[in-house]
Amino acid sequence: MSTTADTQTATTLKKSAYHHGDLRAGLIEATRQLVEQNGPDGFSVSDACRLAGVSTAAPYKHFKNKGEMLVAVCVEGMGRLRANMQSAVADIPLGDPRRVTVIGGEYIKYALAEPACFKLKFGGFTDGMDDDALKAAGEAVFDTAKAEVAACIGESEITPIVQQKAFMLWSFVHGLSFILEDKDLAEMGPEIEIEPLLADITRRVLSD
Amino acid sequence: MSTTADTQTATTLKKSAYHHGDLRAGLIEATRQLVEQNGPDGFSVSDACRLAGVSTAAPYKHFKNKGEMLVAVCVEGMGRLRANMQSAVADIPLGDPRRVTVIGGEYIKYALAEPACFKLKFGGFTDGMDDDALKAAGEAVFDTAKAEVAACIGESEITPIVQQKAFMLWSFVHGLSFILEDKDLAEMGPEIEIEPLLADITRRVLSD
DNA sequence: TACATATGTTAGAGTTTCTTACTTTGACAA
DNA sequence: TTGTCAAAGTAAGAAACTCTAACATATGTA
Repeated sequence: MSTTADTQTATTLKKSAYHHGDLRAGLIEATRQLVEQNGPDGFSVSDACRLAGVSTAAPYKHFKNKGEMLVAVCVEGMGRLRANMQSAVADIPLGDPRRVTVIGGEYIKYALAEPACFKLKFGGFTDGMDDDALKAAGEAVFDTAKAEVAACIGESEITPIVQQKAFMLWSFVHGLSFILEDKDLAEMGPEIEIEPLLADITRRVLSD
Repeated sequence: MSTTADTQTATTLKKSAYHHGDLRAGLIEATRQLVEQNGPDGFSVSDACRLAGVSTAAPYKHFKNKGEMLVAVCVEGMGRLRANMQSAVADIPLGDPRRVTVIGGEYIKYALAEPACFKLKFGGFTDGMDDDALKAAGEAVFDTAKAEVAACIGESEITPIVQQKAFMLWSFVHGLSFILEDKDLAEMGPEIEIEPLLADITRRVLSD
């Protein structure tokens, strides 16, 4: 390595300790961790700043307020959920009802893996926030489900019947996710196994 | 009215302006209103005190902390929900699947009538709170549902099949409640009517 | 009447969100 | 090289919030 290169590298890596590099992303990750740790309501901007190593005023250069930080976490989460769904069905032929079951399973799996993010999006925290990116991310997930239902019942477009069946299945896995997430609630359905339950409800809803 | 009665009444009604009378109940109601107004996360003890007309320290004679105030609101809400269910099925013969449909309808109706209370109980706010009264109130609601399912499929006790079917129906109405409550989510199921949807899913789940 | 108890209040410590005014850094043009 | 500018940080502080401690007042009972 030449001396010049060394100098350049050192300069680049130093990051000057003043400018963070990508504080926005850093804060989103810090927020996600804290929310996942302390629950959706036990999050403070101050904590996120401590974790990211910046002053408590720094976030306000990147987000309008605390709520926008939480919304950003949700948007990222919905993106991950959709990606999970798509890779999970990749090996199953189109029109196979197992695709629907697997998609539902991914929904639940996500809810259990990132419970705080899930509650953040669907638990009423982001209700009045009206963020377009978040809305779009959510719709993309549901569109995926509708397409699978259509393929299963042999429809080439999203007819009212497809809408209705997809909506039923969504309601079911959505509710199931919330219930399984809450220890006290999950205890009320003791000897129940998720996979067979999912396959069962899928069959019932997709049938005529 | 006699003078004596007048004096007594006046004394009783005066409430001495120092002692509230029933501050615990007053604070629960104030909390409910505020939570319903500003969303589950937009509630402050201070606001409740202003609304009830007492100092910000007064609640701590009745509740351990903010969380306990919210839990108390949930417990009252679950009680109302159960009462609604019971009076709604009173005129339908036992074993009629319409009883199950109606119970589900009441669940959803409650969720839409007191959305913030509903989210408070089920949205993760009371997760780590572990309150026995709250847990019991929730179980009482589910027990009601299980009994109806058992009657419909001709079982005299809560068998695993009954458990499974009741759990399915609960998951469904639970998820549907959350979805309908959220304007952005409800838009995703546009031309869907709740009553027929409920009857449809009930039939599918109760069938063999 | 007098005391114990329940239920209030005031004052204040310690956090929290968010604003304002200032500083540092990096990039680019002259 | 140097001057300018926008972007991204800091420090300090206002306003609000939760909760505690110490004190005050009312109520019920012996």
